[in-house]
Amino acid sequence: MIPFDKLLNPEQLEAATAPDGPLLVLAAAGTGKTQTLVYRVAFLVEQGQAPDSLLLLTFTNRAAREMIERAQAAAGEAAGGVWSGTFHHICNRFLRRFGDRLGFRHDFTIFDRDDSRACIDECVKTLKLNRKEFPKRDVLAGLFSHAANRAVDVEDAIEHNLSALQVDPMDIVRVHGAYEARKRELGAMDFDDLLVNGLRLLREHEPVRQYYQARFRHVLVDEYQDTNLLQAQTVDILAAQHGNVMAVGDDFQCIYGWRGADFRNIMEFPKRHPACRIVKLERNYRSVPEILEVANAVIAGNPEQFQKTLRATRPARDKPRALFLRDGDEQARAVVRQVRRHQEEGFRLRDMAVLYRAHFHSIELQMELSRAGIPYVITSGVGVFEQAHVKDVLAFLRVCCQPCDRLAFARLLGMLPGVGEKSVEALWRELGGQFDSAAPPQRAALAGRLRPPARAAWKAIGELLAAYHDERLETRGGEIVDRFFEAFLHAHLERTYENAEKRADDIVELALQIGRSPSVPAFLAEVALLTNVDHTFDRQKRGEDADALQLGTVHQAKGLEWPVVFVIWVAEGMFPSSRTLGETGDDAEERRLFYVAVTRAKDELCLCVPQMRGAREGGVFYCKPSRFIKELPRGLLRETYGLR
DNA sequence: GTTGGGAGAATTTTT
DNA sequence: TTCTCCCAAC
Repeated sequence: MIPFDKLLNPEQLEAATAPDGPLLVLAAAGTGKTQTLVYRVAFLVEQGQAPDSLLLLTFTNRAAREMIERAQAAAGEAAGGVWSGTFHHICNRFLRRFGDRLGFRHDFTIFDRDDSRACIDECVKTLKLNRKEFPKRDVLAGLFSHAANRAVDVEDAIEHNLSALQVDPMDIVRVHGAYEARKRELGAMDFDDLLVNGLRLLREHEPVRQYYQARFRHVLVDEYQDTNLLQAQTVDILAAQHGNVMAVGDDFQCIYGWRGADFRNIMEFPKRHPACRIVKLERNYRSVPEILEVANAVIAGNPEQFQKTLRATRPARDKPRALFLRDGDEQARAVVRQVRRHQEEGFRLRDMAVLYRAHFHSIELQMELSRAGIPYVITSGVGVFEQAHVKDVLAFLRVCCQPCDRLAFARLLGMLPGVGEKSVEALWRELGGQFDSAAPPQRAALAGRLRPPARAAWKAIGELLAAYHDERLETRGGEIVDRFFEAFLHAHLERTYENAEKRADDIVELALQIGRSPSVPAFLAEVALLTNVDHTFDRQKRGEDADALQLGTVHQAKGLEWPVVFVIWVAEGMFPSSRTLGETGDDAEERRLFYVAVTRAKDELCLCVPQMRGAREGGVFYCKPSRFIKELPRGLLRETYGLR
């Protein structure tokens, strides 16, 4: 028997051991939300629930893995059988199994951002709309995604977003139609399609719905405040039969509104589930009282939320600092100095993090850290699996096992000398709209159609494709990647990039990663859904990273904590970001984001406020301290000016 | 048709 | 500073 009452405080205990029925846990930052979910899982398993009748939906793969591991530690290995992952992951699993009901192959490809963008470009071109003033692919992609995640028509999304634009909305609707058709044709889904189709599958196919409804006796959702309409509906359908749905979240921390997250989902949960029991967790175990005072004051600026106050449990320490600095360079030097000071006090580099609103805010700091010789890891905007050279390898693997994957085919062939877009198109057509690398005649046909220079370069790749099938390398992904690298990619990288060695290291890493997956197709199905946050976390966990300072956006820091946290560019226009304010004029979400940043800190918090920002062409312009600092009552921060 | 150079623009947050 | 697009040469 697990001694729940010894491990949990009364509120946590109430949530973890609650009887069946809907349950809403309002868990403020640092109040043991994860702990509560972990022990809820442990409790259910101990009560005799079959682990695979539990579904745990989380926001990152990292969170899912962490909770399952901890549940295993508490309730035994069996807890590993719980279904867990992100909404995208779980929908992916549903669709791999039952997607044929919607007309998809079981080996459909998942478009990542680049794939979507390329595909949209293609559609715009085909429709001959590629005029200068026509919206760019990113704008279009954003629009389509906006519509999908809110379950509205593209027309409505256009009206909502681009009413000022001088474009015929019907043209955009036509691009959208073409994009949808193209994905169909290629047997592909983009990120949003996973959610849309996952929900459609449950809605429109009763046997599938009944199967999953019967199967999942309990549905648990982490970070519920960041669910969008599709996700909330998916949860409600899955839990409809047994009625056991547990939503855990904090409306103060809803920071994905721009992606369709709607904190009304959490606000109205009690209305949708009238019998629901509500538990509030307010005792904060993470931060010192001085930091919590700042956090409470920050969020007080947002009305209309569930009232929660963070209550401190830790003893007093120093007040958080506000450093007022001249510009980004001085800020970078100040952070370096502070980092060194904390090191002298005994903090390790990995105990410290620098958070910012947007990736480009970190440029000066990165340069200064390099100069100072302080190692750092940055969770960058471009995912590890989105970099060009990594995608080259993935394209090769996709050609190995996905005969209909035209995009991968195009990418792989495009690496050959003298082969570009047009040649690829012609080849694909001549091969009959597919390329089955398992079939020797197809391989021969392809080689035969290449021009001599390309054919020479293809030889090595063709042999590897044969080897993949003949030697059954699908379960030895690491080996096939190494061989592809040796036989072709290494030379290609040398030819194409300045920093070929660095990129080569990434390929070694990739080979290792694939080696941990049961098979190449399994890896490919998951890889588009892995994020760089997951990746950084994995590396740290395996101890592959040396002690290093952590850099990342506030969004990426969600759910994490560090003894020492720096927030940089706490200035109007940067944080809050002028872009967001320009669109809606509403700063509530930015304030919640700032709240998330502040509540990541356990012992020390340092807010950096530069007063000047370099503009283009060498000019400067002044920026005021962020409203989030100005709103605070006086006396909560230790203010210092300049480098000290 | 392909490729590379050069000029120009731009720079939110993510599955 | 880094990506992106367009044009001219092979």
